[in-house]
Amino acid sequence: MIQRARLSERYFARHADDVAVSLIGAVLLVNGAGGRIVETESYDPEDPASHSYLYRRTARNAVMFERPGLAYVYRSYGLHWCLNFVCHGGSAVLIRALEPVEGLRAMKRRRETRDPHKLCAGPGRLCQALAVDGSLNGASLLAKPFALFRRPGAVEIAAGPRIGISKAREAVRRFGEKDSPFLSRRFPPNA
DNA sequence: CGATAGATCGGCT
DNA sequence: GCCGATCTATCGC
Repeated sequence: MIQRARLSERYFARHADDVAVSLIGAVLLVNGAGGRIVETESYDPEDPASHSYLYRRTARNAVMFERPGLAYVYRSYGLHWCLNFVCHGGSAVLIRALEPVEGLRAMKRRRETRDPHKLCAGPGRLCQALAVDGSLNGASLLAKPFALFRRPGAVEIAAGPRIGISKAREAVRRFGEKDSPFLSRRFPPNA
């Protein structure tokens, strides 16, 4: 890794849309395995698709209301894990895909895949590759086992509707590195 | 290719 | 009970 500027709590204490955009190209490692974030989605309490909709607190989403810079990890469809970065006031950014850079061997072993394009392309796959599970829910992103580094230079950002949701489908809150082969899905041409 | 079923947990109508 | 911020295998064209 060339750029080693760590992210701070203040980095996360912004509007989730801004955090989601600036995270594209940032480096995420968990116990030394990970790579460049290439796809994110933002959620907040005004958003019908969000677990924090209308500031409704439950045992599952409690971490979203604690403080910026925490990991919110939840179980999806009963079997996958999904990793979010908690932002300001009940908002969060879902980490959907990354470009594998470090710890390839460990990630391939955990995913039982050799294709680097399928290692971390999707929130569930990403968590499996990085060994993220419920035990990391509420953990600080600024300390071990996490390591987060600011994106070194400019990246070309694409935006579009989020994936796999039934509410607020129109909202443009999915962001990614345009044309990256490591996305979970390509962005629709157009906008 | 695209469509679909199934796995399986927590939160809510 | 039912549905979801998912993924994989397995159909059918």
